[in-house]
Amino acid sequence: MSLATASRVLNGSSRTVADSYRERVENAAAELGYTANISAQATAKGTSSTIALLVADIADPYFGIIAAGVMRGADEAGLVVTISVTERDDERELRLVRALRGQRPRGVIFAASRTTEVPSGGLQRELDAVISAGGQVVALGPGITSARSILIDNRGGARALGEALKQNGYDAAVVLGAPEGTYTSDERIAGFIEGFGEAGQVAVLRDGLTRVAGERAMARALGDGVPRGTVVFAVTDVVALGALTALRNAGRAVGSDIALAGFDDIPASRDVTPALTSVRIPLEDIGYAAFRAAVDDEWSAPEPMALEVRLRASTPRRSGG
Amino acid sequence: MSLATASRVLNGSSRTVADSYRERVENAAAELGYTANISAQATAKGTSSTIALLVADIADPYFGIIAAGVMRGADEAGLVVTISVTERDDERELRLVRALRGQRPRGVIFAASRTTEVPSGGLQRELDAVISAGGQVVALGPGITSARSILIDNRGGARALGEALKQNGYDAAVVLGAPEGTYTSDERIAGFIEGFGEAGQVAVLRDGLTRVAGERAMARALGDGVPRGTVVFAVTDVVALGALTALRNAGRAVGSDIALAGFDDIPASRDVTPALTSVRIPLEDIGYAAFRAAVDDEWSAPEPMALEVRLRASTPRRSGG
DNA sequence: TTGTAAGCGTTATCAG
DNA sequence: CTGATAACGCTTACAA
Repeated sequence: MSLATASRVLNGSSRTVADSYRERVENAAAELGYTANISAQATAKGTSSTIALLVADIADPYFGIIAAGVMRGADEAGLVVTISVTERDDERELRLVRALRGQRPRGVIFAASRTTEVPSGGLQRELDAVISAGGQVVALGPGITSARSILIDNRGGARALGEALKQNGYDAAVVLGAPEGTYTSDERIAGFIEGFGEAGQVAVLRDGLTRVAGERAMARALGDGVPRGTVVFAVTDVVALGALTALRNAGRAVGSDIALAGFDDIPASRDVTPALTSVRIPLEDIGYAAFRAAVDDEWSAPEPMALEVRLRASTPRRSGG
Repeated sequence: MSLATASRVLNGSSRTVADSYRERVENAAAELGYTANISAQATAKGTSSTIALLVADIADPYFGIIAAGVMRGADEAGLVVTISVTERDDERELRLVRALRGQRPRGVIFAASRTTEVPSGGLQRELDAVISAGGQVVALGPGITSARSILIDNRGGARALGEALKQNGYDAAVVLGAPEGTYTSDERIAGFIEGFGEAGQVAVLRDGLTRVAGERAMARALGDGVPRGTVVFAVTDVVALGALTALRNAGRAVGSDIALAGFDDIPASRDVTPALTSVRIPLEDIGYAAFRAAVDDEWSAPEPMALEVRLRASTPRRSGG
């Protein structure tokens, strides 16, 4: 029989094939362990079955959980996901996207924390190229206008956290954030200040969004002197974990002496002692939503994902006020 | 000029091209934002530029860090890595490998904790197919004979841990492991018993290798009664973290009352209080080694990776003995 | 060094 | 419903 008929039964073509043929083809395929070559399919169809995911660091559970959500969607849809690591380096990111374009991906998802600024001219050109090749661009957070954006209410979540802490009796705060211009960090800091009180009791320290940066920043703050009863807000749980280490090294008791709160609510934040106050983000759902945005024909921007403050032992209620 | 010359300059062909042509091609490519279609390249060359990585759970930092190592290698070599999640389900794994074969991957890396048993007939057939399509199969741990194996001295590490704990004055232990047949778990349990003493002071409880399984198993053990001064050895840090939760819920003081040790030394184990005793595995290096095994022409099995016991506050030295 | 043309494994169009 | 056959975008002998 002809190649054409075989092809028709093996890929889910709409055309129907007589059962006798269909059966013969299926048996033969099974016997020979035949699997369609997806590269060839891609060249023939002119459209690949790949979703490209960009993360800052795959070893970071924050991105790992998002990736899990993306991959759940891809699995359901029979698509393949390739992952690349930007290391939070814009130039590297640009190179990666250019290389990724060679895959003619169905979609590219930016999960890496990008900066507030619009993409550089170079990046924008690459994104346009992705789109004109038929791919969807998806971003977590705004900033990329040519992308479908999954929005997270960072500001609202941080505001709620600030309010809750204020109500728990705290009146002075140190914020550990990223350098100005990092969108997520900026939003969280702004929201926190709104909620905690514009009175000006808030000192902001800026460093990276990694564990070691958190440790470093906290140590620096301690060097400058942090009075008892202050609450430290790290814009990320990972940063908070670093701060926790610095506080311990300095012999400060977290909770009773200095309070500590993070953001993201990654699993590790529940394991530390005292358990870390944080703001829960539905990361897995976000990954899944990003996948849908990458593949759905019809799509309308969903409501920003709601966040939830989780008060834990690291920020006990202050008796004195 | 001809397509052929263009092709020769764009892909790193060995053939040389006159500089005037080369320049013209490069300029044109840059101007048009042209990027070679790697699917088409793959069909033409008959060999793809993909490495397929299989992990049990990408949200688990253990696998995340391994993935980071694999991706570092792939990045250096200009290869793409696709990740799939087995969820520790053999049937699912089989389906995944079959689907992955369609990519004609240059290599497939099994990082997912596999069982002791040889692969099922079905899986073995798929692996043979991968190999006869020119792909390398790489496995973390033994069991897959047709694969290049990256070996970890789980047994030796666990033995060293057992010895160290014994010397610290412990003489009764509870082990939290996976069901019999899970290779890594079995090795670690056996090693621990060798080191801690064959006297028979060791009770083994078996459940899954997840956090919730650890919590469940520990709760069960506590229900049966665990005397003061016992050390609990969880075959995985993730399991130990679950156990830690159960111990806290039961009001038992970790360290002074019951000691706790894990394995893998994931970052989270240093953040908990008391810090968790564990056995360090160079996960990132292992990922990188797995990548090399997948792509190098010449390869000889390296020495098993050496592990290192990290004694921390969760297993203090017992004064009484 | 460059061009021509065959071929890679599929899919899709268009007649039978 | 089935079968030729021309694409798909690229590589690579083989000639020129």
